[in-house]
Amino acid sequence: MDYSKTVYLPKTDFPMKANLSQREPEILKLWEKIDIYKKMIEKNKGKEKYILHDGPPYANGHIHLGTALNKILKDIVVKYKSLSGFYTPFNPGWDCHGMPIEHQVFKEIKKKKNEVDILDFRKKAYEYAKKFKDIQKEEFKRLGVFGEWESPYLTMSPEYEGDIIKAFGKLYLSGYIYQTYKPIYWCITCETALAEAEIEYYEKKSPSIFVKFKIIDDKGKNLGENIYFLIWTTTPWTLPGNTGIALHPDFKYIILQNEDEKIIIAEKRREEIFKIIGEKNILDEFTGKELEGIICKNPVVDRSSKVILADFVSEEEGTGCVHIAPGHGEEDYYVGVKNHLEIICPVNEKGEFTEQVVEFKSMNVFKADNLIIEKLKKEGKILFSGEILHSYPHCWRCKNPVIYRSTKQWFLKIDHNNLRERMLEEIKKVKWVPSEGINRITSMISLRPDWCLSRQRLWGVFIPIFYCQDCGKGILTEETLEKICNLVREYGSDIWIEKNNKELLPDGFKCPYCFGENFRKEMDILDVWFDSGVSHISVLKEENNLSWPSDLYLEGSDQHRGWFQTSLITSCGIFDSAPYKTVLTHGFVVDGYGRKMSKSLGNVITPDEIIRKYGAEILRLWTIIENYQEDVRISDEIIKNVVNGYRVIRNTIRFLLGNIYDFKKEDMIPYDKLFEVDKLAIEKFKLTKKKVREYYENFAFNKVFEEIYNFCNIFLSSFYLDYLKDRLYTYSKNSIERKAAQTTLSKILLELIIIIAPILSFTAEESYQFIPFEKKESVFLEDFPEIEKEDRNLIERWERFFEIRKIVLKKIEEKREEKLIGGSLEAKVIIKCNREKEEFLNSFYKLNTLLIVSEVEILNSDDFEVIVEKTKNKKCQRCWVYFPEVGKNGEFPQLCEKCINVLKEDGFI
RNA sequence: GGGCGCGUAGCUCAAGGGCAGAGCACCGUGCUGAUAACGCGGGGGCUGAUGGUUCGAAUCCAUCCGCGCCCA
Repeated sequence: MDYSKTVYLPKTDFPMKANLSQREPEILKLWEKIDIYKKMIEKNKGKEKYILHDGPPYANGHIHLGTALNKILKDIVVKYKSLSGFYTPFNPGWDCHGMPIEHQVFKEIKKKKNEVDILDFRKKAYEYAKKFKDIQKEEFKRLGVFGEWESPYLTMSPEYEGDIIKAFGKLYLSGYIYQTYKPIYWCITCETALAEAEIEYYEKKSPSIFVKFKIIDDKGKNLGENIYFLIWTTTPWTLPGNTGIALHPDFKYIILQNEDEKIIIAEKRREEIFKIIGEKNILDEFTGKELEGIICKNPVVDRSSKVILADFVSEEEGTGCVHIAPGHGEEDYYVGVKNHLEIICPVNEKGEFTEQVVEFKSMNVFKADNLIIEKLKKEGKILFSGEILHSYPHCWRCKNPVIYRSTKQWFLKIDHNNLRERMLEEIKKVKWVPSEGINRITSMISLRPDWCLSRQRLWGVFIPIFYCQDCGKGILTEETLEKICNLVREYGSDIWIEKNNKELLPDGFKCPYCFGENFRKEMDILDVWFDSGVSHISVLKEENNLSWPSDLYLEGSDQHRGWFQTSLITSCGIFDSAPYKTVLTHGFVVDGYGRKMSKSLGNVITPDEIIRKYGAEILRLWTIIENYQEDVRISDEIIKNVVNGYRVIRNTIRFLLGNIYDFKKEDMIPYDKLFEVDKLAIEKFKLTKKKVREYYENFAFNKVFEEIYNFCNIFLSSFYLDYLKDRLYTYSKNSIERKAAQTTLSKILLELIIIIAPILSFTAEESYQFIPFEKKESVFLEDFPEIEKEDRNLIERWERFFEIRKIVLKKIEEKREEKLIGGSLEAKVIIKCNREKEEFLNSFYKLNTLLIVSEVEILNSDDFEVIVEKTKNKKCQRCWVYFPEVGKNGEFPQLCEKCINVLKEDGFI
């Protein structure tokens, strides 16, 4: 008789091979069919809410590993919270306006900003954003991410645009918004402002001149007559805009005697200057701080130039005295504002000097360079002039050198109404994960300048301000705001272009300052960061079943500067408190060597590649196996590791499923009647569940997996399941041995599937569907297992057993190496030990089966020793255990007594 | 150049002044009733580098190197 037909081997259709790339789409179909997201949410309707507010990815291009990582982490949180009983609606969104899309559309239509019809262009931009929103939506769904995919929020939807305008209006009316000059990159060929992304750096030949600024008021320092600060510049045309000279407060400055005049430079620059003018006598020295406030004369135009202090002044080049033209440079601008210098920009949009520079009026600034140098030379105000080859910003479109030019811009004042201090207070109330995040955001908020809100672009929401043609003032009132908001909510922000002033303004509107009736619309749009910065206002509303503030923002750590900050500004400005209770950040995806992914390095891996080759589940697991709070590496080797981890879990589940194929809820054995080792499994699993829950709560998802993995691998696979095979396979079908084992396995299986579901969503669902007993429609309608107190005493008692087991295993391995035995069932274990230990060992039921050996003999001895021999018993052909009685039964000489009884009981014989 | 962070075995991560540890991979081996599975055993480290504090440093301090994010 073939006894293998009489043992109860595992039986399940749940395949060992995952074949995820094919199987996942089927599971997605199932989820779609049963509308699982909606059911998962509905299950907890009315219970406490947990709102994760989705930071909108930019609707441009396909998702990359970073976006995938971000959404997967969010999905894990949402699913965990939902399984834990919270009402967790997740409303994803997209950031739709802004430069990159505008850039792409210009590329596609091969036109420049001033060559297009605005409305027509905006339509194209809309379509572009919509297209990629739809693409990304499908890509996110493919990752197994649950959410309200059919009604996401879009920053370009009319309702959202209306909210943007309303938020801007509220801030304006509260006094946060003002207008002033600010330098920006400007292309004089294309006559347009350029964003950082539109700048390309090339080598350019520029003049290099050392210019003397005569002191006209030394503020009582008695420096003497005919004394000059020497500055160095490569842009002579910015000299008419000069209003200051910056010195480093701590550097040493010296006064040199140069023929009949005196020159001030930094001491460290002495050698370099001597190379030009020869060695000179040093008359005196000062620190930069001591020279602050001195007034010089601008060498080109009739204006004064004030000596100020700045930390950015370098001793590495130039003279240590830095020419400051606040209208022509960003650094110059900030230091100029700080020191109350006049911000002058005597250059028009064509790059020509205005009438502010009479002498060079209407002349191109680059052409004026030489004339300015000539003039300075003629007047003896230049010490040296030459040329220099350096990296200089150029326009991405026309490839010409760009200039810095100041234009009027709208700003949000960070210090209005103590906004900065209020934000810093709010930051302290927020939980930052990891905790270092608080330092980062704090220092950024402490130092950040006012927010420049205006952009001279086409694809965005227009700043809802009118200018009075009579008095020139900017106008925004409660009434104008309300009318525009309503119009935009209904028709979208195109309305600003489509309708004339009369239609956009309330009936009979007059300028509140001068009662004028002629107006001009502001044509600048809002910074795209303002769009997303008000998402908490537009999205977290009762009508969307959401609530404000959110429980969690979860984004890459770069958002400390971006969205976390812009959201905080609008939120504190309007509601006086933060829009989030917790902020979780993750690192960036880098390659196996820790380098960022870039086309030029050729190390880019896409989510699609991983999904096609391994499945989205592997991507999900990769996300959390790595410590996402730091940079997250990905490489073939790492993915191989992830796949390995996945297989272990999948196989454990398969084994569990296979061994409960004939188990029904009514077969359940009460806890008290279980074998002690079964209780151990349950108690150990309680501990695992407790830790897993704690790890989920702390967003330590890699530890969640590690804990589950170790439970499956180190406890279940290595010990419990291996041991249980005998009970499951060889005992009578309905014996207490089998049913107790199945009771334990069923409980562990179901809960195991639930606790991995937030991470391994596909596999959890797939295996859940194979559970043979009564269950719900989907694993996501289950509840996260309750935490129960584990039986410490039981677990500790068994720890001692495992210590002895380890020694036994080692001894068995030694005998195996000696080729004395093969399988452990061939072994007889003799344990020599004292009375106490003997008693302890004897307290374990069927000790030999727990060690998976055929015989255990315990002998009394003062010394502890484990001896392994080959058993002299004969092997039962059914259960493979070696028993002394095998061969003694005339009818069944190949079997042990137990197996003969089982065969009878179960009707095989 | 500045701010924040990271660097421990081939890989993923522990240990946070007191013997550098786990899982995977690798090697060896057993089983053939989890079989592209499972069990058992083993080797593997100048803790990025240098210097300092200390009886003692992966751990604290300084400098440097490499990498990432943000800014200039």
